[in-house]
Amino acid sequence: MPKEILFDEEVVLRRATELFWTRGYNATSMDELTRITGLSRSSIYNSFGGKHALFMRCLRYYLGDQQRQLHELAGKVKPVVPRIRAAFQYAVEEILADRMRKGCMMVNTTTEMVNQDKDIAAVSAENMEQMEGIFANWISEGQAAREISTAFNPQMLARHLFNTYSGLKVSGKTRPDRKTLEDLVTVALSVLEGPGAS
Amino acid sequence: MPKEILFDEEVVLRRATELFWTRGYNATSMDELTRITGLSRSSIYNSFGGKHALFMRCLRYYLGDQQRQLHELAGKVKPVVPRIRAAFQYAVEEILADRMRKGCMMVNTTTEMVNQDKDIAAVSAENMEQMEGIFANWISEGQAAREISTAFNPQMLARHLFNTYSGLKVSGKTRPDRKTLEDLVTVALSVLEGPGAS
DNA sequence: AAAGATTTGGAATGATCGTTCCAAATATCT
DNA sequence: AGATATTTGGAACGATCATTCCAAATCTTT
Repeated sequence: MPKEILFDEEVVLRRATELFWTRGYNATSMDELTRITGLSRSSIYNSFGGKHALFMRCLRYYLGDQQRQLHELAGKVKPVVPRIRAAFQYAVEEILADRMRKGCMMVNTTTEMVNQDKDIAAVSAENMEQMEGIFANWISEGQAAREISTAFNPQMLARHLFNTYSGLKVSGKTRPDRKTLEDLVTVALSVLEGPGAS
Repeated sequence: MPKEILFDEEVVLRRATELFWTRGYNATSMDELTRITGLSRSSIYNSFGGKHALFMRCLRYYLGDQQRQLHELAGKVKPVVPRIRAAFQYAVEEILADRMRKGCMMVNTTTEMVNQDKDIAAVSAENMEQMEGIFANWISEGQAAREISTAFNPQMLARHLFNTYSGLKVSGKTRPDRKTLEDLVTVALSVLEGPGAS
């Protein structure tokens, strides 16, 4: 048996993330994890430390991906309102394409574990701050450019956007229907228009 | 040993609901259930059928409570916008008072189980329809009374409200902070004002 | 080529899971 | 009063849980 690591960590992480994302933390067993990653129990414990540690790696892997997509979008769509619309539209498309109805791994993890696991609570809080921060920056930008209403300050609007985003992942899990989700996004984003926007 | 049932079903249901609500479905064991309800395993299986069946009873018990509160509010506060505000304010207070950070049992259950359990998926969908229906009725009423903007139809606004409500329960679990939650509610409900409202 | 370090497969471990089973107890019916 | 039906406490069940352990395999170092 080898002394060098034989598997591709990126691939293992991607597959484990998919499983945790689908089933949640508690309903995912080490047995399924070994089956889906192709790794033996020893390798998982040796390389990642255990179920909880592996989960944390997966969660961070997922969040990294998500934030990367958001920043990518910011580079591609410069006007802020269309950019925000695009972000939410992308979320809708993702929900509609998700055959397993996984929803959002961060939302799932938050509702399942936040009151029972300190590490997860910390990541959840950290993610909320980061998302709020990103949205707030976008909104500042948009308000300066007179794209977005100044009726509310960036932080308040950012919180609303984050909340809408979280809700969307829940609503989308219950009823993954284009009309429903686009309706709700349309109304939620209408607060961006109004006094101060041109 | 008795032939008649000795326990108070209402009490048992309330305690079991509290536990499922706190821990979620998978992380709740029959052992904890017996401890918290005071019932033996036999009694639970005999009276409720098993873990899954008991959970479904608890979930319906929870939803019944929630809907009752909403209808109670509708009877107490007649103007629609203040009524909606009161509903969301009540949700905020509930979050802030929740020392166990349980969040919303329906949201928790949806994110944990909807893609793995048909019965739960059905209840989740049913609840979404009912909540949407209640909000839509309120909004129709409010639009007819020129309290609420007619820029969007009742269904669209109702979907937005339900989504905000779901999101609130997630945000509140991550960061149970009054300012954050009230900020987001303020912005979300601002869509009710505008053209058509006086 | 021998020794040491590290990864791997798979068996083994003890704990806990949801569920079943059975005898004891009490109510109801004959 | 005796037979029947139902609930109850608690032991017992097999399955599964996360984790540990060990020997085999292969690499690096001597």
